[in-house]
Amino acid sequence: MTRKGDQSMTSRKSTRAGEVGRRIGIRDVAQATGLSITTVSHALHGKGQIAPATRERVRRAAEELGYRPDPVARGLVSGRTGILGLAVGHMSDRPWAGTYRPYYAAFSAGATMTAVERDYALVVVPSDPASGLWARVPMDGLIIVDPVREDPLLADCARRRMPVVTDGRPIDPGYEDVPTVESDLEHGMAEVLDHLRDSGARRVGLLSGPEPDAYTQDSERLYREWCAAASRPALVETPAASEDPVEAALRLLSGPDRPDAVHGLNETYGQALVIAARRLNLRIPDDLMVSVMRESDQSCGTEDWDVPLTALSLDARRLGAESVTMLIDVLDGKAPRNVMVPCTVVVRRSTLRTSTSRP
Amino acid sequence: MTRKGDQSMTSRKSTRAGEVGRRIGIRDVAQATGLSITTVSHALHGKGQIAPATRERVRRAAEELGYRPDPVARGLVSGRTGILGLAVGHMSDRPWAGTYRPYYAAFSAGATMTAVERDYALVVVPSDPASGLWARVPMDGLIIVDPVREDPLLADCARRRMPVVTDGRPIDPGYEDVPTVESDLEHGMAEVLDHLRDSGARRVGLLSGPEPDAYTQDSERLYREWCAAASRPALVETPAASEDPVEAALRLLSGPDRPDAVHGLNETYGQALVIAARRLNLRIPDDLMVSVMRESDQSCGTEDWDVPLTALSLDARRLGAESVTMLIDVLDGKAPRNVMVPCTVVVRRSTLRTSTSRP
DNA sequence: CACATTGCCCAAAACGTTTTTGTACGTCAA
DNA sequence: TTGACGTACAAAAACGTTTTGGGCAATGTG
Repeated sequence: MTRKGDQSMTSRKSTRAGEVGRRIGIRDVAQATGLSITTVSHALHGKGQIAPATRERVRRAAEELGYRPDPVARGLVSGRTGILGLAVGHMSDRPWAGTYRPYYAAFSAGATMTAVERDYALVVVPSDPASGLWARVPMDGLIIVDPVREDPLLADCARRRMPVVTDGRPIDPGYEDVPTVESDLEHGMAEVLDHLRDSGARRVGLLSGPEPDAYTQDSERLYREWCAAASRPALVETPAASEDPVEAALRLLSGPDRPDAVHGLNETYGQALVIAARRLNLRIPDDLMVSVMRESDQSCGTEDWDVPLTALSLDARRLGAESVTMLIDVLDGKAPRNVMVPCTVVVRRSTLRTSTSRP
Repeated sequence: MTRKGDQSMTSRKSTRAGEVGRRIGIRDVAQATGLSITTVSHALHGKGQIAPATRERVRRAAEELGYRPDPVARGLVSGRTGILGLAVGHMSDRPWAGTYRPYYAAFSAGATMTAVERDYALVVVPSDPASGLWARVPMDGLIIVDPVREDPLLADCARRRMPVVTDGRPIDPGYEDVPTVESDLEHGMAEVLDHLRDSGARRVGLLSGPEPDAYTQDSERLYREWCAAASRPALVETPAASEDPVEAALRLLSGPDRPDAVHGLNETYGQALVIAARRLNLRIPDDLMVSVMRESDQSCGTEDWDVPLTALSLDARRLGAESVTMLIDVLDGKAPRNVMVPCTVVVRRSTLRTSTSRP
């Protein structure tokens, strides 16, 4: 009774030791070595004062039995799971178009790599609040990609004091303290607009988007500021939420003072501009220069178009990596500063006029 | 003492209720409603017999306090975490080339989508056993992509009775019972080889790979069987592990009885074949037809080559989806049958001779 | 010999739930 | 009046760890 490892739990459990298929736990190691589970735990993790011989004996027994501490139980006591969440939108669309958006693919790839390097695991959950998945999966913190207006996840995280960082600035007030990773649109937009101007564009337009996210807001604001600084008119057109963007492109290009260069806020809009230009018999780039924002340098299919488009290319991979680094910093108690990730302009044929021809 | 909710834990804890920043738990809801945690749990989950009024009172209090049951604690008692693991290789390579392999990207995208639809979360971990990450993150089951010879993960999973499915057949004996998702190479290889023959190829060669995985083994075996059935010679060349595949391609194409069509087991080998052909002044497709296995229909960059290559295209997205479905079936106690996912031949210029010219 | 120190180990608490097993009370039938 | 039964809740066990606070010898110290 006093000698062998008869900790209460151990002896109590021994009655059901005969069960088959049970996962082997720390109790089994304790029982095998005749020690207490306390000693086993300490021996395996290098804590406490354990005789070296005992430590080795425990090690061997654990190895032989194939024991691994249950991450769930360990997580319960430590309060840490080692899991980072990544909430992305557009995952409930059945055609899956969203998932394969190159931006998400590249972002999550970069995030996963960085998480693994820092010994965290990354789990992707839909930001759709209807799927309560994000609340059901244990995680230490959450990365929210492109928070929307009155984002339910953001609000929920704040309530539960769940550490959170966002990719793209939250647009609602009250979240100014949420650490954020952003693309450096300020320089990127200036660079691409300057490029259009330097390539000979007189009237630069913008095909904006209906989404109320920070990216759209900032892009449009920076465009208007650039126009104002250059004393040029701001020519902005925005497709309605469900409208074919080609219609908006046609509106933009049909006026008497039509732009001779347009920047589209995403690749779809770029395609819409190309289609609209063809319908209006505008040659690219001679009659109309087109540039687009590209979600990732990994974008597929772009080369398939008839005209390779000059692009302001976001570094989604690095944005993902920086988000993870930032979230881990938050978990470690550091209060990180916001991070700007540069985006680069890749010049292609759609803004390279063969001669300095003018329409 | 008898009336209000003075369950032992509740009263014991009340001393530390003053702490700030604590996550609010079921105890707080119990305290707020004056009920026991048992009743709260039952009320929130629709179990037991609770008066409708009480149930509603609990619901309201929980909502007001923003209570969500801790997934970790819940997982400890239920034994389920709702997390599926996906082990992929090549994640420790610092240049990250592996991660961006289209196969993994498409596979994990498909797997994530299906997991989410089935209310599971999916976490990607490196299959590198040095990183013990996969053992530290709680998961209900694991998908192992392309198990290698004497795969440590596979062995570990078997020891710990962790439910596991593989993408690609395990090559070691003893794992015949592991449920597996595979590409239907049997039909795919036949289709692409038949296509080469029907396009006029007399001598079809194979640029194989040094990897000892099931895909390479099966492809080579099927190729040899096809050759035998067609009474043609088998022309196989394999680059050494660290050799430039162009060298192997040159060997294959330099002999006196060189093949006039070659199938490469991955896109890199296809590129090597194109380079080798150019060096040897062989025109594609007139002097040499080239086809390749493509990891995914989402492959980037292929269009950039000078010659669009005919491809045997794997449906990585669907492979990922089927793997998840299969793993969930295992978790639900079903013993699923192995699944074959068809792969499709996409004919491009590299096997389309302009005329029926012969070298 | 009395007392502190050290080395080695163990029992129990704690983590936050769910599940099992009670218990008090009221109602109804015999 | 009594036993059976139903209702509405509570106590405690259980999940598998880690952490806390010792306990018990053996050894050293005065």
